[in-house]
Amino acid sequence: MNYNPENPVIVQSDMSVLLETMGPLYEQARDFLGQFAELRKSPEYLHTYHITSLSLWNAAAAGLVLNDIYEGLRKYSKYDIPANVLTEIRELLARFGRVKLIRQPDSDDHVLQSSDEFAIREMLATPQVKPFIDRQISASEILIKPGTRGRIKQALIKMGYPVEDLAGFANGDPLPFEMRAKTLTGLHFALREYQRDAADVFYADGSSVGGSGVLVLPCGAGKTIIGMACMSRVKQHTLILTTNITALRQWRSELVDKTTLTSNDVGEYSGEAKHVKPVTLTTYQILTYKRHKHGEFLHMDLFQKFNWGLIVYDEVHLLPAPVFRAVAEIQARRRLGLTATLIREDGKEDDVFSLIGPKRFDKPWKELEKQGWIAKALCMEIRIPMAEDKRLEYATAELRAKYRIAMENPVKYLVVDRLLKKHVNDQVLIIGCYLDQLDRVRARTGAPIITGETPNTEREEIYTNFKAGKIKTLIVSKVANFAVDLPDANVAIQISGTYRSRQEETQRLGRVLRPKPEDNYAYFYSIVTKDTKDQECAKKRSLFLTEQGYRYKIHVLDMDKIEAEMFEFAHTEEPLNAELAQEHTEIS
DNA sequence: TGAGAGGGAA
DNA sequence: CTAGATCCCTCTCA
Repeated sequence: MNYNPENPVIVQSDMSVLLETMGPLYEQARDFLGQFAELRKSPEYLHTYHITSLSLWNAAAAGLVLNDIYEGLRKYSKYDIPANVLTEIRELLARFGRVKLIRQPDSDDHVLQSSDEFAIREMLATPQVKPFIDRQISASEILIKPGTRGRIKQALIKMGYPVEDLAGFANGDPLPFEMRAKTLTGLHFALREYQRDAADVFYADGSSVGGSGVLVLPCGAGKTIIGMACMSRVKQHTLILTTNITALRQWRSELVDKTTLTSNDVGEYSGEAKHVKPVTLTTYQILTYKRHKHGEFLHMDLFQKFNWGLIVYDEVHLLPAPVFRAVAEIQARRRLGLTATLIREDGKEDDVFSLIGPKRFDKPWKELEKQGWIAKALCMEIRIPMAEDKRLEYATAELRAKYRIAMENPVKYLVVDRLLKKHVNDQVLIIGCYLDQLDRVRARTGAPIITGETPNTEREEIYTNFKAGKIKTLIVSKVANFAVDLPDANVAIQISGTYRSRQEETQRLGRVLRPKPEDNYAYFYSIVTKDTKDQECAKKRSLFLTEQGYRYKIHVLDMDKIEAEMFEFAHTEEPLNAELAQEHTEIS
């Protein structure tokens, strides 16, 4: 029995992995585990990861091999690794590529191929797969029925065979164009190294290996740019799906600015305009639009009616479930998914894997931070108490009401006041999810507020003033989760949030990540009511960012001392910044 | 023709 | 889990 007390990792036989956060090897081990395991819990001292089949398959698709995992686990483990875990990892990992889908030369026949006789027999015998099978054509080959390429992959991943799809792609109508070296607005333009790498991996020189899959990049890494780079390799008619119209318009102006495509080549297909051009931008929502609840999708034929050579899924983790059905029908089209996270709140990650493709490329947030492409974010969770009367209200409230009482704790306003004093020279966003609460903040601070109701003209005016520094503080509701044109700030203060949305926290942090001209620091504060549902939610929301290496400094304020502490908090020279900066040097 | 309000959906 | 934001369509009014 080996025992290395210095090592931070404990591998358990149920495929969970514990990681101690306080030792010197924490960061290395975290980055290692992040490649093939999923962070589930992150209390201060001991994080819990799970090694799942999907996390292993995505890792395999992105190039991680068994030996890397074995060696890493041995290197960081405190104890011997349970034998069953090693076996399980080996077998799961080997399942990626065990079954391949290929196209017979000179025909349109699609064939599942495996040298594993057991896999072939299992596929033939499984009821969920049978309907898509034409017949077995040899000991190692199964002919599938025409048009079932997508659906059979969906069925097979559910039985543990993540098919490696090598059947290649149909070409769409050609569209010759290039990225510009000088943008339309006259700026020098070149892809960053990682952006080029990502596009290279996706395109893979036009082989059947490339042309489908997901690129995972942090907020602010230039996913649109990478998308354009991929398009400029494929050079065919392209359909781009976005989550909202602002994103759509942003894609459009970026395309016209940074490629040789003109506004004539790029069309908008939305509620407002139905223009189909060689490059067409559309929204997920119009595709899922039905006139009646049980009616037909009215615009889903956009996929099939035109000869697209590439379909780009922006924010692919938000792709609506009904769209998967259409995507399953068009597996011969090249497809690119772009996202900051593979996590879906609905758990349909395996459909993304089967129908868009596995992860081909990712870039850890901390790596971009080191290279200076995104700001160094100093995160702090400020835990505050509730006043006596609120505590009583909370204690006796129904579960549902508890969330709101805790999140709307009025003590938060005091903390906001003090943080604003501290950051009086900074551009600050105050972000929350309850309109009442945000309106209170507005009344106290006089800062302008943007909610879903704010008309576009008013938004633009506020954005302009905020960018120019005429407005220093801006209050935003959940629009912060969607509005891609929201200006950057260097401080974000989160005062409430959705139950456990890891995406939301990620978006919100993204708001302050654009590189800063001077010291390149950004500040992210999360104010939570301690020992309540609020604190629980905050923890869950922060999971993804913790996985990416952001460590929240915890600052606890006690009720009996709160006024004194608050005073000190506000008046000491640089207590918060110094403390955060120190923490930061410790972890980077 | 376009803006704006309102309803429904997910 | 709501609450909130968004988008789509249709209808009305100039």
